[in-house]
Amino acid sequence: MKWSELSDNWCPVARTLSILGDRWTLLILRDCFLGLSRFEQFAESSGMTRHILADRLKRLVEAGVLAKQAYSDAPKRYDYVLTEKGQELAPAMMTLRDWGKKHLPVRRATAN
Amino acid sequence: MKWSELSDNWCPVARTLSILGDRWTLLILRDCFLGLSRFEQFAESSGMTRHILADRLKRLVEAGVLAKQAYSDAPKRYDYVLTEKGQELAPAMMTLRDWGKKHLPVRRATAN
DNA sequence: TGCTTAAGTACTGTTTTGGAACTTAGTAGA
DNA sequence: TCTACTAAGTTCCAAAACAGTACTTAAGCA
Repeated sequence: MKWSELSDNWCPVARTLSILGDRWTLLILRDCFLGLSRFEQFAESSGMTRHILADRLKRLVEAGVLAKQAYSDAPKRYDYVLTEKGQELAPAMMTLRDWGKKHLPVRRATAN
Repeated sequence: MKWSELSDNWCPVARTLSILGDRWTLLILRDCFLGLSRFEQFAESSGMTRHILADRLKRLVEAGVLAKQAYSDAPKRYDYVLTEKGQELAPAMMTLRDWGKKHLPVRRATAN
């Protein structure tokens, strides 16, 4: 089954995953919940490549999870902010965080 | 950043995603919570290809989220069952389900 | 004019995934 | 005995996604 076919699955978990279920999307949302809102911030924080980031931001905006808010007109620049729909993912984010805290201790203090 | 480097990230959400954050893993876990436990059941339910399924099951077992329980010795056959660690993902699963129910209505009643 | 910042795009090569067929080990039936 | 069947994977190849780096655009600044 193709990933894209999941958006109309009977199961609400599957439909949610059709938006959030890839490697990077939830990491972007984590950054949003931490208060980040700009392209360069996401790029630096998550370490993902710029072109995947651009793609994921676009999808999240299309899905109505994030919204673009212009903060500069001269060169068009946008903040990416959580919509209400996006805000409601907070409980999910917290359950994932708590599970990670409890079950996945950091093995090495600093990155390899 | 490589996906595999995420397992030692400072952020517990990132560490959780290093295990669950791919396209199919949470779908397997959903099936576990629905009571499925065998390879063929997962394959049919999720529609994923068999070799990705085999890979994900192996990873989940290595991560301690699922455990293999032999139900047949003659040809070695196993049930994949949630460990306690896996059981504790139930709240996360439910928050994702609830979000999907609320925000992602099915557009077509039957699959394409 | 040239340097910097923010936000992307483009190009190229490596990984991962999707789809289908094949394998293995045992069981059941003709 | 030969054949088909079941469960659980494996193997192969082509297609898609990804990582890394360089490039672009549009403005501000020295």
